[in-house]
Amino acid sequence: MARARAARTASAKRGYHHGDLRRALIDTTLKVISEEDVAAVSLRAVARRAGVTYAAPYHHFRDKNALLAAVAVEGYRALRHEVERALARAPRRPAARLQALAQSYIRFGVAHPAHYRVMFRPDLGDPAQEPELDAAAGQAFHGLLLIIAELRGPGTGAEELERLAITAWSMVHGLVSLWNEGPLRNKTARPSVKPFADEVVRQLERLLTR
Amino acid sequence: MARARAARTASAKRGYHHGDLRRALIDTTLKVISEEDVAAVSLRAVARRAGVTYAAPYHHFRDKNALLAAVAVEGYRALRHEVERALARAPRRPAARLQALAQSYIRFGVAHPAHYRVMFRPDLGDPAQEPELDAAAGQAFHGLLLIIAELRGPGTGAEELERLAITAWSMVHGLVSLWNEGPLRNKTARPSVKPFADEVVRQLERLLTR
DNA sequence: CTCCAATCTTGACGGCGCTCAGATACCAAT
DNA sequence: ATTGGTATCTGAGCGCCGTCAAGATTGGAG
Repeated sequence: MARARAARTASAKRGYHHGDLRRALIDTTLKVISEEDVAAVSLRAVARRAGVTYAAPYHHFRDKNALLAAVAVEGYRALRHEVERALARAPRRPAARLQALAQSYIRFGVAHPAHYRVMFRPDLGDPAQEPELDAAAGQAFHGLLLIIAELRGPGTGAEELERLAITAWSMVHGLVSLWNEGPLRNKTARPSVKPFADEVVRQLERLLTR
Repeated sequence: MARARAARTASAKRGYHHGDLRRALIDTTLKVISEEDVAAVSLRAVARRAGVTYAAPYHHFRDKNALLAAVAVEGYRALRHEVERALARAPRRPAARLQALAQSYIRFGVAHPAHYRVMFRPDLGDPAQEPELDAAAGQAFHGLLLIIAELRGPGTGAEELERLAITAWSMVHGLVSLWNEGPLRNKTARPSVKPFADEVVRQLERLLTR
C-alpha cells in the first residue's frame, strides 16, 4: 500500500495509473518553460513528455490555465521561501533587513525567469479565476507590508505604508521584469544585474528615511 | 490614380486589393488586444475582421510575431509622442520636468495596457529578431538617459547615469506592470493609480538629489 | 472477492499558424 | 489602348493545438 505507492511515485510512469501525475505535470511544465518559453507550453507536449496521452491532464487540471496557475502558485511559494531564508540570516539592522529582502527578491526573479514570468500572468485568463494564485500573491504583498511596517517603526499610517510597499515592489519587480524581458540586457551591454540591483537597493533605503 | 488610391484607402476593403491592408491589420490587432487579450490575437481572426482571408497577412508580415512587433513599434512611437508633449508643456524646473516625464509615462502605460503589454514582449520570439522594435526600445531608453543627464547636470559619470536611468525606468515600469497585470488592483481595493504614481514620482525626485 | 470511483486512453471537433499553387488586379512600358 | 510583369489575395492542405465525450483499466473500500 504505502510501499507500492511510494515506489510508483518514485519511478513515475509505471503502469496504467501514473502515481502522481499532477506533480509530474507541474515539473514537466516548468522544464518546458525554462528550456523554451512560456508560450511554448502546450498541454499535449507536456502530457507527452510526462508519458501520458493528451487527455490525461484534464483529470488533474480544469484546463491549461489551471496548470499554469499551479506553476505560478509554486513560484510564489519558492519566492517566499527564498526571501524568508535571506531575512533569517540577515542582521537585525533595519537597513540590512531591507537589503536582504530586496536582494533576495531580485535574485530569485533573475535566477528563475520562467517561474517569475508565469507568476505575473503573462496572458492567463480571469484575475480571481484562480483563488489559490490570488491568495499566494496576496500573501506575498502582505508579507512585504509587514516588513516595511517593521522597518519603518510605529507611527506610520496604513495608507502611507501601502504606498511605500507598492513603490518598493514596483522597483524590484520593474528591475526584474525589464532585465528578464530583454529591453535592458540589449541596451546596457552589462552582463550582470548586480550593479543595477545594488543601485535599486540603495534608493530603496531612502524609502525608510522619512 | 492618386484619386482612386486615396478613395480606396479611405473606404478600405473595396475590391480584390485592399488598399492598405498592413495598416488595417495593425489597427485590427490593437482592437482585438484591447477588447480581449494579447493571447487572444490570432492571425486568422485578425484577417477575418479585416475582411480578407487568412493567408493575406503573410504578404505584409513575415509571421504572427512580426505583426505584434509592428504593433509594439507603434506603441513606442505613441509613448514617445506622449512624453515629449508632456515635457514640452512642463516648466523648466528640473524637478517639474522629471515629474512630467514619469507621470506621462505611467499615464500612458495605464491608459493603453494593450499597447504597453505588447511593447514588453510578453512572449515574442527572439530578441533582436525584430530590428525595428529593438531600435524603438533603444531610442526610448536613450531619451530617458538624456533627460536624467540634463536633470542631474554635469559631473555625473556615464555609469552612474546608466544606473540612475535604469532605476528610474524600473520604478515607473514596475508600477505600470504591477497595476496592469493585476496583482495590485486586487490587493489594494483602490480604484486609481494616482496615489501610487504620486508616491513613485516623489521617490523618483530623490534620484536627483545626490 | 466484488464493485466503485478515480484514472487513463481513444476518437473526434473546430481553430490555429504556416505554405504553396493559382487567380486577380494594379502599374508601367510600349 | 494593349500588354506584360508584379504585387496582392484566395483556396486547399498540413500538422499542431485545446477541449470534450465515451470507453477501457486499475487500485482500494467494503
